[in-house]
Amino acid sequence: MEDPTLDPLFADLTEPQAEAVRHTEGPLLIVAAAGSGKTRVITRRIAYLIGCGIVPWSVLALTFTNKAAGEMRERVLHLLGGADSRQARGLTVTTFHSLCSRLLRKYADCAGLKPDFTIYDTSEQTALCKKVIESLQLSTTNFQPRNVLGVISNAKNKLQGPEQFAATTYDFASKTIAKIYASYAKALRGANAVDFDDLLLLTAKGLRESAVFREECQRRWKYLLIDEYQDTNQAQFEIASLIAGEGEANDAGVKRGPNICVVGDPDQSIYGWRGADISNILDFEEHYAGAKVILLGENFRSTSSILAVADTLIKNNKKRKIKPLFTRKQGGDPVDAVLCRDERHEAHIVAQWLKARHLGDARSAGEPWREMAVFYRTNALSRVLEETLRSEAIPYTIARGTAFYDREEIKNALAYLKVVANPADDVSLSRIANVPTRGIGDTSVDKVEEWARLQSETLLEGMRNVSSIDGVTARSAASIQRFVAMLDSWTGNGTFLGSEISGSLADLVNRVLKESGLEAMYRHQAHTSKSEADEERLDNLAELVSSAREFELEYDPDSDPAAFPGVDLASAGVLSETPPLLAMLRAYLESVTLMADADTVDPAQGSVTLMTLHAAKGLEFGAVAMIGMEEGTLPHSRARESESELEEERRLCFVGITRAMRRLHVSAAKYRAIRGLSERTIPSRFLAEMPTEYMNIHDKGGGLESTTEWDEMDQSAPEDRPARKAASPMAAEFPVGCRVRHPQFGIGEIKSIMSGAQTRAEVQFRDVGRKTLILEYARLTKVN
DNA sequence: CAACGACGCTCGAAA
DNA sequence: AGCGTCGTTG
Repeated sequence: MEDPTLDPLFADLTEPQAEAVRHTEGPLLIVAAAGSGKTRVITRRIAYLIGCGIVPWSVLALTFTNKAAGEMRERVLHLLGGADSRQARGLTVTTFHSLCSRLLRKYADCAGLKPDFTIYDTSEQTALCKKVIESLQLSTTNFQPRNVLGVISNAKNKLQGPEQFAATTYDFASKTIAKIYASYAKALRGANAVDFDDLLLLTAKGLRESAVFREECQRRWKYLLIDEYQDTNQAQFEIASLIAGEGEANDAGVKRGPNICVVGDPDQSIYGWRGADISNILDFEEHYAGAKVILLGENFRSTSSILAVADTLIKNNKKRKIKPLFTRKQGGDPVDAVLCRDERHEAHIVAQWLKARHLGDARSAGEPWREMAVFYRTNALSRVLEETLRSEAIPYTIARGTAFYDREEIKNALAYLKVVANPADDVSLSRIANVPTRGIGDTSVDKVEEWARLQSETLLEGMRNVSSIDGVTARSAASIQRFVAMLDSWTGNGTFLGSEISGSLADLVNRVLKESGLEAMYRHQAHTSKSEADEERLDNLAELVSSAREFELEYDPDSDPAAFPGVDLASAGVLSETPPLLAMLRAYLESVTLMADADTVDPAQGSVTLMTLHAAKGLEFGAVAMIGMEEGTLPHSRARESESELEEERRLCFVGITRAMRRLHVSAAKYRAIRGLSERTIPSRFLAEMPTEYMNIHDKGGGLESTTEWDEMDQSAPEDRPARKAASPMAAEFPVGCRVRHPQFGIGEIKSIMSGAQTRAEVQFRDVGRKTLILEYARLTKVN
């Protein structure tokens, strides 16, 4: 029955793996333990589907990151016979967010949107939310945009619109948030913008409410595959179910349910905080009656020592579906566990360990730098590590792809482009109105904004009508009119950018940078301030132009999953009117906004990778070091109250451990500086939960007699801890007016005792231009 | 309207 | 320690 030409797809697969590949019809749940060859199974399965004669464009595979999608696509193409991609034409492998964005552009009117909407990132969301709170005459201290957005995001992830959310509120505060939510949603529509959560929410809503939207998707995609299913939220569940539909009866008239294949591991569910609903995977069999379930329990990645540590740890989770995790590999080096003095010491020890692994030893060959990684719970932990690695000349890269696009100069440039792409984008417009300064002050912008709000018009329309707005000086009005004229020169007269510019995106970016005066502004700054950072800004702008050029080279308008084969774009209305350059600009801005941190991890580079535990999911490295294994850091202090959050922290730790193939190093610091203050820590309970027989434990923290068990360490109750006692003793030693010496800043005088803080004082120094600094007592000595 | 400096708040992970 | 905001000054 099986086509012999497909045999290679089954080469070196275990029986459960092969079974998963072979199961093409009807719902399928693959519970894939860490390192169980999940990606291999998924890619072979897609190739097998196509090999069986299923049209590629009826296959939809969804992942969480662009990187995962890219790799999956690549591997499928490879299996189908190399670079010749014709066989896979129309195959959709993408992220949830990208898919939703494209679908919403195509079916914009089904979702109450215009197809040229902008996607707001976190900072734009915050800016808009703040404006909304202010316009409702509420205090942004009582209702902090950050917190309010968190509540709104949770609601959206649960598919609650403003009305549904309002129905769940009883107390005053949440009722007020419901009002903010309603206004915020309205403001987003007014700016022709959506936020990240809207991409999912509005797609789910559109699919549910519009039969056209839903049926076209169902008609196209007959085979659905979802990776990391344990991390899907309710909105994503809804989208998947609606696209999957009911399934069709086969030739024999037997109904099997839809061809939806989900892959995941409940033990690696680490996104509960952003609405991931683990019951999606746990209840899959209930949602899809007759679903086939395949367990992949054999680990092909790690040594048995590493696996034993991971397995013993995760067994401490009470709410857990027990599943086997085993390997045929035996032995392996023990896991190194080190207690360090403080974060600098820890960084040093990790650096030495990385160097030793790089060189290799009698038992094992050296690891190339790119095969090594350091994981941490919070981004703040990376700084000391970076400094140390730099001074030790260890090449490293931080997996924080968004960092580039977070820079002020880049955000300004992108804001200009966003306004070009979507003139209704008020948040971006108000950001750049006076950057560089062109005589449009906050007061004038406020006036125009107020007018626009009252008229339900966009800010740009307000600016056009500035002459009729009271309270704007003639001078400001003239500046605003010049500004509007500049914007019009880029977009205006129906011909997008006229005919002066070729269809090049990079040229467009360049032109906007020059004519807006942004480039000149940063060049001027670089000249006058001559600080390193300012010179870098110009380079970054140049880098932005290159990124646009790069995008342009790879851009393929046909790869849009919403550009359905056979669907005539001209008949789809608005899309046909869009000049190609504008379409490309929008696609570029979209890709920039939907870029994930993990997307920029480039293993081809010869450097150690630094990243958060969350970003590490789905990756593997020869040698892994995990730092900051302390109570309050991992598990994080904010997770302490709830048992379920604690279990999620444990899963996070499990994810980190199971990334390691050959060597693992875990460390804790006895003192760690948090917000600049050094604090005594307690080793993480997760260390105590690891089996010591697979570990090499070193106490390099000093002070304590060497102990071999983690749980014997730091038995001292918090009250007994040395240092940082009450303020009085130190404050008494260094009264106000007392003269002190600091090793770095020289002689100074105590100006004030920091209230609340017990370890710091404000000191004014003579030798440093009478600068006032806040310093720790510990580094001060008294002088007479 | 812009530049500068002091103050105060914050740090949890992300598309 | 780092950033944004507020208040003061030019």
